[in-house]
Amino acid sequence: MENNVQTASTGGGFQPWMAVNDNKAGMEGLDKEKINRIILEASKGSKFYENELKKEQQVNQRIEKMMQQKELITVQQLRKAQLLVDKLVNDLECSRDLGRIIVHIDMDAFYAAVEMRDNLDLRDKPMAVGSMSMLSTSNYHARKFGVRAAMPGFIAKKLCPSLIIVPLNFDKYKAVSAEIREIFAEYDPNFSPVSLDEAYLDITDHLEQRCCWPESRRTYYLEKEITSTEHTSDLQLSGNTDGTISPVLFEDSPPPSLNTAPEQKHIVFGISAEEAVREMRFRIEQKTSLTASAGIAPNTMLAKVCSDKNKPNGQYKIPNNQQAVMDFIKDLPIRKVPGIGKVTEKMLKALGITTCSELRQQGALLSLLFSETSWHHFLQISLGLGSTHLERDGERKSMSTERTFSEISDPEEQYSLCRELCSDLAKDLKKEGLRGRTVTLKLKNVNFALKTKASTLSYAVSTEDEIFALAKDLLKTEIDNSSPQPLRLRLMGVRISGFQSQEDKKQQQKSILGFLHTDKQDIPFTSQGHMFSTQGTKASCSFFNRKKAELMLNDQKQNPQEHQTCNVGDRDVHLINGSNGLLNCMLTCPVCLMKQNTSDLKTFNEHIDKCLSSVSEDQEDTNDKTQKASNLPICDDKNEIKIFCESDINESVHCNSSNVMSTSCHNVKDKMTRIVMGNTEEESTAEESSPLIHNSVGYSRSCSKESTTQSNVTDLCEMIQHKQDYKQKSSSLLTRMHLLCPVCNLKQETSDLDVFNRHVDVCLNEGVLKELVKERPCSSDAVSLLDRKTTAAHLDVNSRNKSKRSASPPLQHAAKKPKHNKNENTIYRFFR
DNA sequence: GCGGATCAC
DNA sequence: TATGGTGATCCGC
Repeated sequence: MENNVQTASTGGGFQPWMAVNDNKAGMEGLDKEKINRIILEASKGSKFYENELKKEQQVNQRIEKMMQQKELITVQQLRKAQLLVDKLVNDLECSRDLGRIIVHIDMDAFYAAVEMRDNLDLRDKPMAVGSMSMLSTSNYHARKFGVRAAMPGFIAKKLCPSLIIVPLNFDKYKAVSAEIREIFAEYDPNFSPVSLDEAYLDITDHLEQRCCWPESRRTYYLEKEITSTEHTSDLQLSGNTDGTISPVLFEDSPPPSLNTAPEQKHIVFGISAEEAVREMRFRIEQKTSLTASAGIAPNTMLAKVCSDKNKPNGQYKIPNNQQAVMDFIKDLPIRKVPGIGKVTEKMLKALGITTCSELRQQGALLSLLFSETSWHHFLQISLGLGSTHLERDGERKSMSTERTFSEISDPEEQYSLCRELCSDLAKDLKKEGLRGRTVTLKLKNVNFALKTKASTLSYAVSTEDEIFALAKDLLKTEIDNSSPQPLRLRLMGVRISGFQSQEDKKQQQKSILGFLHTDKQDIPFTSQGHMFSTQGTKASCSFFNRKKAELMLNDQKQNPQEHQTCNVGDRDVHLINGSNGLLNCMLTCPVCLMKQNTSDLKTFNEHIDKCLSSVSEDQEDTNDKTQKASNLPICDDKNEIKIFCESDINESVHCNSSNVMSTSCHNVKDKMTRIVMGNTEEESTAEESSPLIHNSVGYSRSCSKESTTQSNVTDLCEMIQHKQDYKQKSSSLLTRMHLLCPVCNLKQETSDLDVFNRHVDVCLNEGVLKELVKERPCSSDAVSLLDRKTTAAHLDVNSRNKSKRSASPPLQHAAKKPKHNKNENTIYRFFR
C-alpha cells in the first residue's frame, strides 16, 4: 500500500482502488499481492470495474487540484492559519470532557457468527453470509483468504473456492439483536443502537451505582444461564464439552471471556468500567453463545476505535485522562477513525498525513485546503475528541427505497417499476406517519453511473400517487434527455425527504388548536359556533384541504365510476351553499357513531354537543378505568368540540345511503375504545378486526363510505389529541399507551397519535383496495415487474438498517422485505 | 434547493 | 451470470 496518488492514476498492474484493505479485523498478514491479483482478474473489463476506474480518476483529479492549491499557499497565509488553529486547539482543549465513560460494543462477525452457532458444520470452514452477488460478512477463516464484507460472492469464491455462502436470515439476527439489547439496557437504558450488532452505551451512571452494589449483584452463574438458553443447550448437546461456554468461532480468538476454571460455577465481576464491560460481554455470550468486542473511552469516537483494537472477543480501555488519550491517538492511522473513509484517507495521504498526530501537525495547512467543518473535524480527531453525549432517537430526515435489477430499457417498464417503488415507499411512509416535500429519483445505468433528480413541492406528500406524480416527471425528463437512446437502467430508487420536523408539527397543532379555540367572532362559525364554513385560518385551511385532496384522490382511485357520477367538488358546492346538498342525506354522529335522522346541520351539531357532554360527564363521574374506555372525546362542556368542518361533513354526507357505515362504525368504535385506553388486547385476533375490512355488505361498491369511516376515526383521534394537548395531558396519558391498529391489528411503535392516526388511515384505505381487487377480475399472474426482473441474489444482499428512530429500531430491512408482495403490486398496477 | 460524493453499516 | 440498500451529511453551485 505504499503507492502514492501518481502511480495509482497511471493504472499499472496493481490497482489499490479495488484492492483489499486490511482495516478490518482478521485481515492482517494476508498475502495481499495474491489476493489483489485475483480480485483484479475477476473484475477487469467489467462495467463495474470501468466505473471504479473512472471514480478513481475523479478522486485523483480532486487531489491534483488540492495539490495545486497547496502550491499557492504562502508562508504568511500559513502563519496566519496556524494562529487560528492554535486558538481552536486551545478552545477545544478547554472544552474537553473526560467525565463520561462511553462504551462501544460490537458483535464479532455478527451474521456469520450466528450462522456458525446454528450450524455446526460451518464451524471450522470458511464461510460468508450473503449471495453470489454480494456478501454481508465473513467469518475469520474466510477473512484469511481475503474474503470480506461488501465483496461479491463470485469473487470471494475465486479467492476461496471452498467458501460456503449462507443466505441472510434477518429474522434470526433481529432476534439475537433484541437479546443483546436487553442486556445493553441494563447498563444504560438510553443506549444508542447503531445497527443490529452494534451500540454505544454511556455507563457512567451505571458505574456510580455499581460501586455500591454487593458482590452478589455482580455474580453470575454459569449453569443457570446455559440451561435457560436454547442456543447454548443445543451446543452443549452437540459436544461442546471443552469447558468453554460458547463455541470457539474463530481459531485465532483469545480464550473465552471466562477465565475461571471450568469446574467453577459462578463468576464475580468487579466494579470498574472494564469489569462491568467484561460482565456485559460475558452475559451476551451466555445468552447468545456469541462473542462481542468492546471499547471503553471518554467519547464515542475513541470508544469505537477501541472496540476494534482487540477484536474478536476482546476489549480495550482508554483511561479518562488527557495524556492517555493523546498517547492512544498519537500513532493511530486516520483510516481507523470513523468518518474518514477511502477518499479522505487518500487525500490526506497525498499531503503526507496518515496518522492522527500528523493531522495535528498539519492543522494549518488543512485549514487552508479543506472546508471549515472538515478541518475542525480533523482537529478534533487529532486531539482525540468526540461526542460525549449519546444521541437519543433523532428525527428521521429521509426515507427511500431502491432496487437493483437486470437491465431495464423499456420506458413502459421503467415507469411501471417507478410506480412500484413509489408504492413501497408510500407504505413505509404510512407506517411512520410521515409526509415529505422533496422526492428524489435515483438512477444507475448499466455502466454503474449514478444520477439523482429531485423535485420539491410547497406541501408535503405521502401517498403512492402523489409521490409517483413527481417521480414519473423526473423519470420522464431523464428518458427524454436520453432519447433517442434508451435509458439502460440497472437500479432505480425513490427517496422522500423534507419531512415536517417535530417543531413544525407542534406549530401546526398550535394553529389547529388556535383554530378550534379562537374567539368565535374571529371565525365565521355558524350561530352555534360550529365550523360549517369553509373558511378559517390559513393553517387550518391547508390542513383540511389537504385532507380533502387525499380523500378525493382515494375516491378517484378506489371507485372511478362512482366518482364520475358523484363528484366531490360538486358536493363541496352543495355543502358550502347551504342545506340543498344535504336534503337527502343522513348524518352520522362521530361520537356515538349513530346515524342521525336529520339533514339539518344545526340539529346535528346539537346532537353532537349532547353526545360529547354526556360522555364527559361519564368520564368525570366514574372511577372505573374500564368505563373510561368509552370516553372517546376528552372534553368538557365548556370546551365543546367543534371540529366538524367542511371535510367531515362531506364524508358524513356519503354515508347515509347504506348501512355499511353503521356496521363499520361500530367496529371502529370498538377499536377506538381500545386505542384510547391503550388496551392492547393481545388476544385480539385478525378475525376479530377483520369485519372492519371484510364484513360490510357492498363494501367494495361504497369506497367513499370507507373514507367516511376513515375520516371519522382520524378526526376523532385528532380531536382527542388536540384536546389532550390543550389540557396538557398528552405526555402523562399518551406516552404510556400501547397503540393497536384496529385494522391491521398490529401494535404500533409510537405513542404519537398523529403518527398512529395516519397509520390507521392508510390501513383503512388498504382494506378497501384489497376488497375492491377481490371483486374485480384481475389477472392473477400479473407479477410485479421487480419480482420478475430482480434476481434473488439481488434481493438478499446485505442491508443493515440504520434507522435513527429507536421506536422502530433498525429492523426495517426485514420489515421492508415483504414489500415484494405480488398481490399488492398488482393491486396498484390495476389502478394505473 | 439540487446533484454529486463520501461514509457507515 | 454476477458488484447492495438505507440513511446521513457535505460541498459547490
